[in-house]
Amino acid sequence: MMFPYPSAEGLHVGNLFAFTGNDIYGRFQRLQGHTVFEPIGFDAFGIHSENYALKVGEHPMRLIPRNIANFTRQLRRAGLMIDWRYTVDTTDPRYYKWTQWIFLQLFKNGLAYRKKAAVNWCPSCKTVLANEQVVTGACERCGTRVEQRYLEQWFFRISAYAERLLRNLDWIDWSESTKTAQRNWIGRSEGAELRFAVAGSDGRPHPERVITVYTTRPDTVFGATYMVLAPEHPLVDSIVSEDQRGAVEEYRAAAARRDIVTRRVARDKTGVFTGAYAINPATDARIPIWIADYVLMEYGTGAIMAVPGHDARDFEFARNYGLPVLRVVAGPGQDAATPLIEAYTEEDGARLVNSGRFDGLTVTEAKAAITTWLEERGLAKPVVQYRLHDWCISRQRYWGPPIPIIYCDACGAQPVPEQDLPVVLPDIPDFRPDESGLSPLARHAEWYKVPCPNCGREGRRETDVSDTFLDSEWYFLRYPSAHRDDLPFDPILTRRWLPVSSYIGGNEHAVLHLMYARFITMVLHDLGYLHFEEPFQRFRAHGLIIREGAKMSKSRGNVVVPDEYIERWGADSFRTYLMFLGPFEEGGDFRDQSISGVRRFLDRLWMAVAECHADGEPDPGVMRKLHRTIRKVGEDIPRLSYNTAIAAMMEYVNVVRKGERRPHRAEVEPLVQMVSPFAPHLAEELWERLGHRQSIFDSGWPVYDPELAREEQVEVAVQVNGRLRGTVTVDSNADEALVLAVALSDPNIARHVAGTPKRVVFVPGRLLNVVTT
RNA sequence: GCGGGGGUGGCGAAACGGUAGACGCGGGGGACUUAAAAUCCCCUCCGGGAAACCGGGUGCGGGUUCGAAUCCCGCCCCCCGCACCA
Repeated sequence: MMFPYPSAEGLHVGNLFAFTGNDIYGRFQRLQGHTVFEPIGFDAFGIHSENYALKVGEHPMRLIPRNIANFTRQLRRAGLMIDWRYTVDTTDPRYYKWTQWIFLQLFKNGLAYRKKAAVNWCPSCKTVLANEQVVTGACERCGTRVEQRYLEQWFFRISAYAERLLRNLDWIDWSESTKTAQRNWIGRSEGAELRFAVAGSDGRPHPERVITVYTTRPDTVFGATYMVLAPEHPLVDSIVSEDQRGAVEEYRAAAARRDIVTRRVARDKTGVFTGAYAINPATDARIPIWIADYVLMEYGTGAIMAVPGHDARDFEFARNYGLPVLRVVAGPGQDAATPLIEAYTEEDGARLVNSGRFDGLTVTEAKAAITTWLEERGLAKPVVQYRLHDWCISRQRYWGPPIPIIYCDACGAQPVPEQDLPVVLPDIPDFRPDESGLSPLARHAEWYKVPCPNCGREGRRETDVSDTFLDSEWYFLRYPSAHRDDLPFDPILTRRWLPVSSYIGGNEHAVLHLMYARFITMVLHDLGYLHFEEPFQRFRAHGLIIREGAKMSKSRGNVVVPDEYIERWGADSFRTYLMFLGPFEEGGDFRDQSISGVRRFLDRLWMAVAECHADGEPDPGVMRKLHRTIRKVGEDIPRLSYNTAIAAMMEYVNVVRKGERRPHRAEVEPLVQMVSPFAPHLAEELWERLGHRQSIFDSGWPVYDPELAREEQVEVAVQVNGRLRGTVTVDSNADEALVLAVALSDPNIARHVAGTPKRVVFVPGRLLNVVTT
């Protein structure tokens, strides 16, 4: 189970939906004879908790234990098969000691580094946000518009793992939608870096000044009629002409002020000419160099060759500024002279034109040919780019594990020696962030002033804490070893229990949590700590629960509070209803009225057991239905098709207790076992009442007899020319001739057949189609 | 704009290319009861018909097939991500 963030509001029904789904799977596996370890923990550090603490004016160190106690109480009521001896709490120094240890492992292996970077700054939360925490230019938490600031930050080099993170997606057993989201996030693209010389004052190539661009369309280089640099590009200063300097400075200042919101909303392409020119390496033409904020410093090289004929953005920009548009690719029915009224970006079926000796090549051929041609002259090299950027883990906040680094004027950034871990987060009364852009810890010299571990002279602790995501990227590794203070994870226990065999969670974590967890696991694997490199063998994303057709939210006041429902209906009814309201992987609509149906089902089950007898033999027809039900439920649960499994059991209980019928004990016992993963309390009680001494969860899963599960008599649909004209009931292994004979003896069917059948389609046990036309 | 998931009765939803609507909610009728609740039984896609049956029906328009909710092509709408990524 993805461990929850213990909010002050208490357990959310969405949490319980996910947990119950995984619990059923776990209990089912246990009934199948497997040893199942179902742990849970609390993801209690981070900005959620801290902001809430600030709002209510209570220190998180006091607040969080209360929330955890409340969550624990709620989780216990939900009847989850959790081993409470092995919980983790990310805010416990015995836990974050190892979070800091992981940071040190990355640091020592060159995977954690510091750089000054433009970061998203939320003026309300007064902190840096990860790109992922910026939702359409606004802070994910408070909705405030995000600004840019430049700060020294710690980064994890996840980009070094891009290719592996992508490749492994081909074999891990995850929801396809999640894999796709990760592929898109990694954003691999193949292209080339091309070198454009800047033209000197004499118009000839400048001997040193070169602009490198990244492009996925090297085939269009003959159509590059201008270049664009990102406003922040370092080369701008050295190439800008005197008469354009003023305009360029003005534009750059405006771009720097411009936050992400306006940059995104105002999609109109603006820019300014630098007064400088570059040489197109393919045509030797002199082309103007512009700066524009539609080119991003963060991607590629921060510079592009603009091909307005074949790129929509370049086209729009060229039109705005009257720059030349040249066709170098022609699609079917087009030629070199076909005018361009918009950018032609299709690649399939298109061929090159206006490209010298490359004319006539397909786009694919030309990409390779032109890259090679330029490469021979040292002007190009093939490059693979990723959108995945390094993970910024620094947070200028209080409520997180301090980053275990000590700065020394003489020795630089020094890791805290492992034996000195944990670096304990001090209990300071004023944990409010301020405008300084520094963590509240930076106000506490008594905490940060420490000797340099290397030279012993005065040093200063890193006062930033790490991203709460880091806490949650390894917690599953900690569970089996949660009782060990001398190791992050015991090798024997790790080998026994990990990787996680079944992981279930929301798709909102499809990229962040699941990507970072894979990265951390790969790193620990490479460092020899783990025997596997993928943390979750199987991952399934569960669906979203809505309420009476609308999204649940506090402002709407339609949030389902699990306590109230458990109080009224019981945990088992609540669990079973959550699983019944829709397909687990799609979610569904929580309707108060509908719980009663599930409750009635469980009541009928109760009555069936209460009234059952052991006289004589069970009813053969009921037993056949039972074996079919065992088969169906046993097939549905591993597929997480819980709603149909429950429907099958409802159907069966309706057969068993049809009317006032008193069922035979043999008819109900396996049903109790089948229900137990869904309604564990009830099932355990009924099992005891049936005279068993052991827990029902040690009783094993009922086994169906394939012979009994087979239907003796089946109803076969009879179609004439594809239209249903009746049904016939025959022995389940009846052949085509027999079914046809029986069918034709039905007057209504015979009436429709009229002439001689031209053809007969027969699906044994299901359908007969007589074709006469 | 790109990616993912959807669109089926009054509602939540079922349906290896093979009887569309299982199961459940709601609704209608009945049994039990002095009565109500609870429980149990029957009915419940639409139109025609006394019935047997007949016709229509899975967002829209085409196609493939003996047969399409399901596969293919072209649209429309909803939800969730991502978003100037060169």
